[in-house]
Amino acid sequence: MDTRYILEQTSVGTRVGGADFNYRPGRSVLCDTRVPTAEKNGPMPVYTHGPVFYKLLMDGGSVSGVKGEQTSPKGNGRILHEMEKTGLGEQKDTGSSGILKRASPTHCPGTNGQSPGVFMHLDIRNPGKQAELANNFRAAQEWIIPPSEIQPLPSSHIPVPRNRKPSGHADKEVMAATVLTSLSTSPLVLNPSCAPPVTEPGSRAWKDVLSNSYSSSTSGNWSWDNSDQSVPSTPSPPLSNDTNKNFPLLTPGDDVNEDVPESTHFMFEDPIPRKRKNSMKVMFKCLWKNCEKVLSTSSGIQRHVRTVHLGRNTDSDYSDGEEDFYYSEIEINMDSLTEGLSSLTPTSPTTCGPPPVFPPPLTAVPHSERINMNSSHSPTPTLLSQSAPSTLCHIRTDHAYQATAPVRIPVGPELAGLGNGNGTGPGHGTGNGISASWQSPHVLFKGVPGPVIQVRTVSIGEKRQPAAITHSTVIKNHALITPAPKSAPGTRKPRGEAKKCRKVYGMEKRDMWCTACRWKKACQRFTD
DNA sequence: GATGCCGGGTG
DNA sequence: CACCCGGCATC
Repeated sequence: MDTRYILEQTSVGTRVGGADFNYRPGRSVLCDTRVPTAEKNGPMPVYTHGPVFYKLLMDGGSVSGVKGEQTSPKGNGRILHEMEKTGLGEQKDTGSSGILKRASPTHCPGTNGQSPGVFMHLDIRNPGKQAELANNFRAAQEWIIPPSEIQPLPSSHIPVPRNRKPSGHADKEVMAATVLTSLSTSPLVLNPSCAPPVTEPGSRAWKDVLSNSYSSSTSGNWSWDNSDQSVPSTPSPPLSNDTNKNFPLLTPGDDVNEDVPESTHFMFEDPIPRKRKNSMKVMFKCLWKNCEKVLSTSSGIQRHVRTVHLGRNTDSDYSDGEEDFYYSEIEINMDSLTEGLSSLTPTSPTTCGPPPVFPPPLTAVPHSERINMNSSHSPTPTLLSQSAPSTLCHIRTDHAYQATAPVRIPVGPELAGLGNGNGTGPGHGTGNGISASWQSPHVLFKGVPGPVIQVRTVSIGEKRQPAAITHSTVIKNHALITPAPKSAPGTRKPRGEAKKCRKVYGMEKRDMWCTACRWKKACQRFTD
């Protein structure tokens, strides 16, 4: 598999993008090199790390050297800016650096039925990465294009035709589009109360939105699932995965066999569905029973499920989507993992909204110390949720086998009595600990603000639960945490001495019974 | 077996 | 929440 192959196979117009921080010919740049098959067979690979690699492909499969404003004479196709003129692409956002960015994948020609191409437009604004980028880009150029064809670049990145001069107007357009997009999808706006306390909520929210939008593209390693194309109207800034650099347990690149079992012990959730800081890492957790495999890529987890649990052919890329049922998308706060693994709590006590339903652990946990289960409440679909027919509240409640591992929360002895209920029982409580276990089918998000325990199970094309069950779920969790001894011997209320309505009135005069007696409840008339 | 009532389902 | 009932413990 090499670029030539792609060039020959790809009949698309210009393509810019594809992130690969560890470019290995024949291996990575998965986006580009595997586009034809990836589109047919399955989700796009997830890019997690590394520098960004740019490549221009021309219609007809010829290579367009990156030559500034000129298209390659060999290329019989058009490059992106020309596509814009024709209205094919909506990738209008070209920053001052001339870098194409944030184009909606849903508008890629591949989804328009014109070609199997997939576009990923990256905006690399990070100056630190630019140099790296430039190097990688040049390297890529040398690899693809004969050096003789390489001309000095007006930009160290992707050269952009001069007729697309980076006007401030364009920037504003980009800005506006970004803001609008974020506003229309961002839970920060929809759920302002969940936003972190700021001195200037409004402006801060906007900044957040913007920084999110840009940082996500700045990371240069976002990805989106192939199935995402099923939702053409949700161009959402992808989650930034650049934090995986900080994640000691993970390694970038192909992580099919990447296993982070330990991390699953700290997977708790966050009501904030959207990554607000770059410490969040999207992970994919296998929900197969007794399998806590956590991978950083959807393709990896899908392959894991497909091969390990479903017994599918390892080599086959074919996927009927069944594996989507067996993993969930989670967000992990890298800070929490690195700061202190010893202290853990299902939810952060400092999250906005009411406190968690269960008593907070005695060990204080930093605000950031949590693992954010991506909120299904979020209208901003994460990578996989974009594939959902609706972007809202996709929660799986079936498939009990998807239960995540129970989590035991150690508490102090002073809390031990909580499990005894109201004293209706002999107090078979939970001893010195509160055992809290929740399962993904039960764990739902809570309504608007408030701590949320969420597991958004990633599923494609699956029926999902609307977002109504939240509260009861929390209550359910509470019940799980403080289980009342279920009708243990002696817990039943002893029969009263007084005659009840039944005895008094008899079956014939049942209408004279108290309602409780009628409903076979404890008699209310002749109480003991 | 009769009685009391808990737990759960239904509308 | 009212209504209803299965099922269990107790008498």
